[in-house]
Amino acid sequence: MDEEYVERVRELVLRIPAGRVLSYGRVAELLAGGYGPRYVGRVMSIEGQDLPWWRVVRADGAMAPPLMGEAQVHWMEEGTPVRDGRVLMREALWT
DNA sequence: CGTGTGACTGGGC
DNA sequence: GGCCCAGCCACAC
Repeated sequence: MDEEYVERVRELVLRIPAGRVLSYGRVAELLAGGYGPRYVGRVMSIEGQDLPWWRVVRADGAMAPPLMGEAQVHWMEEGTPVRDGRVLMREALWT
């Protein structure tokens, strides 16, 4: 793992306000570290346990299947706009 | 070295 | 809107 990149991912994720989200692809863009969405996903799965990982979702507003249950709870708690189990990206995407 | 595998995406239908 | 698919690329075997 590129530990320096991991740290940058962590810092950015911690800046996402409650109730808002960023897509894996957007995180990759903002960090411009030469890695793509899949790598961001890998980082989140390995080093994102102690982060508000539910604020980083797929471009279509959903999450990988195993995480949907937990994510739903957090989205509800934070008042994240959700419909049919998916975050409404038009409204929740953090600029 | 060759292959398979994703916390992914955008494009085509 | 949904489904499929190729492209993606670091990683583990």
